[in-house]
Amino acid sequence: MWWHRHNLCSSRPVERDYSSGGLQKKVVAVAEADDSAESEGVTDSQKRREILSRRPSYRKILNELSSDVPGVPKIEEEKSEEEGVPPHVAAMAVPTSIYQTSTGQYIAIAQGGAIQISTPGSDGVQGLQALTMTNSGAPPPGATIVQYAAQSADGTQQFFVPGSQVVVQDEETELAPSHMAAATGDMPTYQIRAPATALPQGVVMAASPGSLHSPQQLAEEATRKRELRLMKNREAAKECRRRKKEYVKCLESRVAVLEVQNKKLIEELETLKDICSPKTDV
DNA sequence: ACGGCGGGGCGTCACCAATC
DNA sequence: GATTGGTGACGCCCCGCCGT
Repeated sequence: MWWHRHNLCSSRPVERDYSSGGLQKKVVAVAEADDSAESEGVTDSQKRREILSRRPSYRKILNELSSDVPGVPKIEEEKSEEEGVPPHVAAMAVPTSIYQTSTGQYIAIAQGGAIQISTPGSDGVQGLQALTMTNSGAPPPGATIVQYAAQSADGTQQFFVPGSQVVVQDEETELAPSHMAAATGDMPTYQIRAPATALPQGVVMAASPGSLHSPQQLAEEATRKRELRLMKNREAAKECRRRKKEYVKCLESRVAVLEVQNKKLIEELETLKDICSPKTDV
């Protein structure tokens, strides 16, 4: 549950130890800043920049390895779907908005007001529920996008949708309302409620691009952009780690193969030596 | 049972290269 | 020039293992 972790990890500014040797990039930056005072540092910084020059991504390296070694699966170059959106969500309808809950589930708001809730990792339609908002109307002008949800005081998780309504994830013991798809097993259930008097903390209502006037709206837009960037970077980091693990596994398997090959070649060499230089009796 | 330690995973920041 | 995606590095938390 990343809400919990999120609050714990990022509630305060990150303290950086710039004297640490681990921050090579920052050391370079400092060195470059000092270059104006020290002419000798120019070449040093250039050298260090060359050393620290960007390496190819894991995807490229792994694909190169895969082309050499048959049987090693390649990583697909392009995702066919919108980033971060499970394929089975996009395939079900043409949603106008897709949101992700704090539990990693996806909520897609379709044109007609239908809401689809899906669980990533579940196989296809099984994890997807479709429901229709009974009193969904046109979104209020100037507030068409909702960024993410927050945890309310009663422990439920809320998700704001166009039309000034709230999708609330029930607690496990709570029963699903009649207008929603039946929850099966331990599948979480959701309710559509009228929002509380005020938006809970952490919820950002974004305005339409043309309607940004006041500094408050600009600040809200900046906050929304920041949250979006963090969310994307979160997913990118996950994907990057997954690729890194796959890359390491690929290298390990390649090492194993090469070790076997090396052993065979050594044995072959010994055999050829015996053949070509028979022992002479003295 | 308890505390220390190491590994793994996560979110975030900073930076860079590619793309728009 | 701005935006976007990939990735190294950092700090944090969680969990299992081990010694006491």
